[in-house]
Amino acid sequence: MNLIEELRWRGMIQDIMPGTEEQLQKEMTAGYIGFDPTADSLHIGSLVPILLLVHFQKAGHKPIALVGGATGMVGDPSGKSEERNLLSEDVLQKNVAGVKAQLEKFLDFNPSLPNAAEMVNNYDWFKTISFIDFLRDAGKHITVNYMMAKDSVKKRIEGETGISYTEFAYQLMQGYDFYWLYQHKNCKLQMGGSDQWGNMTTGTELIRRKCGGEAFVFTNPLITKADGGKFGKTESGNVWLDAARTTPYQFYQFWLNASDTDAEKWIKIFTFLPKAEVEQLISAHQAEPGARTLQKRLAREITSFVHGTEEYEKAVETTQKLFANQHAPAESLTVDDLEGLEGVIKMSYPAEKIAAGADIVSFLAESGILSSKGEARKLVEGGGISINRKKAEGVKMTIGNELLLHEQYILVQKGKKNYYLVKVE
RNA sequence: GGGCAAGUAGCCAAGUGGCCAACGGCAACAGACUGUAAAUCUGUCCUCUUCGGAGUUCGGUGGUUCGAAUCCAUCCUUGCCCA
Repeated sequence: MNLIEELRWRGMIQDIMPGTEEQLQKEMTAGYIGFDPTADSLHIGSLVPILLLVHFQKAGHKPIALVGGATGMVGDPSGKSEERNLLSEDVLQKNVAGVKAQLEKFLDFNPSLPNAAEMVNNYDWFKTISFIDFLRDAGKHITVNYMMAKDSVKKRIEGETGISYTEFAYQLMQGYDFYWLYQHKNCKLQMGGSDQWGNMTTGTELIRRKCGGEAFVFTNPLITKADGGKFGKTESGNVWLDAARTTPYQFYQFWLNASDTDAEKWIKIFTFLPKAEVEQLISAHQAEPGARTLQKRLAREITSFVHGTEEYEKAVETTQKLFANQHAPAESLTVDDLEGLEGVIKMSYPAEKIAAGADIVSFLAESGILSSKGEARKLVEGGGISINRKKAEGVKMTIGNELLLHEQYILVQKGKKNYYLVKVE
């Protein structure tokens, strides 16, 4: 199976330029994907492009990861209905460094490989180009008419907010990146999300007009959820690849909670499992959906890929303690269990107050689990709070010494899935 | 510079002198059901609260009025048209 066929059955190809497949069959090809340094960590939205590069390298081609140090300073209008705020230069530099460090974990940069991965920062070539040079070098070859026809631009021109000259020029910068890589790295392919199609083709156009070269692009579909919600968001916000922002346990939980329909699509995209195995998993899952075979396998593969098997195992362990035996009394957990629970948010609370008997509303608000007494009251009334795995009876409940586990802990749940361990000291 | 239109809670969006903390939808959070799903139903959803209320909101500022998101003035921002 060639690369394109492989990516096709996985559902990772949206649009593809004619001739791309032939080019990839013909020779080892260098291909790139750009990453936006909008934060100092990548989130799971960037996982698809990362996986594309990994597939690409596995197939014997040379992946180039481009970090947009320069383009990040301008802002991509694609998919945005409004003008973006500019990031300051030092924030951007920090982000570039963070993103770079993460990408290094996933690709093989070993220089002895003929298809070793490479990382570039477009700031390196943009910093020396003068505005005039850029206008003469890049701008002259692309008409405004061409640029205006792009969806990302058209939407903004037709919309209510307009588009600044800065963002309008973005596609030209991205196009220039491709041209630069084509010239200096013999890079003939660009990959990216389907929202990037317009920006990407500006690149091939620039390459064609400036040096008569032929370059190719293909895009992957944007990941969606069956319920129409935004992919990669949870209660606590974005799901990040950085363990300091999203713990491996939370990361694991995110995938484990995928809906059935999503899991079927995602297992193809986010794992490297071969077709036969995926098909077998899907039919096993359909036979007994309650077992959630797919979600478990998906979560296992992707968590190991991003955080390593050790962290994956810890996440599973925590999961089992918290969920496998939901009705097990909290008292059955040992001190080590409690302390070792990975995804649990740890809080502390003064012992005197517990000894004196604190009312549940103040306890929840003052320990920082909830932000105000009003909120605490509402949740308790709505049955959303459990103490030591037992639903809080009501706002009148008092938290006293008799509730302490091992004399110093209280396990609080908000809803089913949010655990807090309060250490009383 | 001139003319026209618009700016309401995280987003979309109704309201055009008192009944407005502001209809409705989305998103979000919690509950029931379940498989730690999905779909569905229920509650919450500006902030705080001793749950009785209290406080701060409708681009900014100033004004008219007993009373303004709603009227007036002015400024800012955005779009469209003209120069």
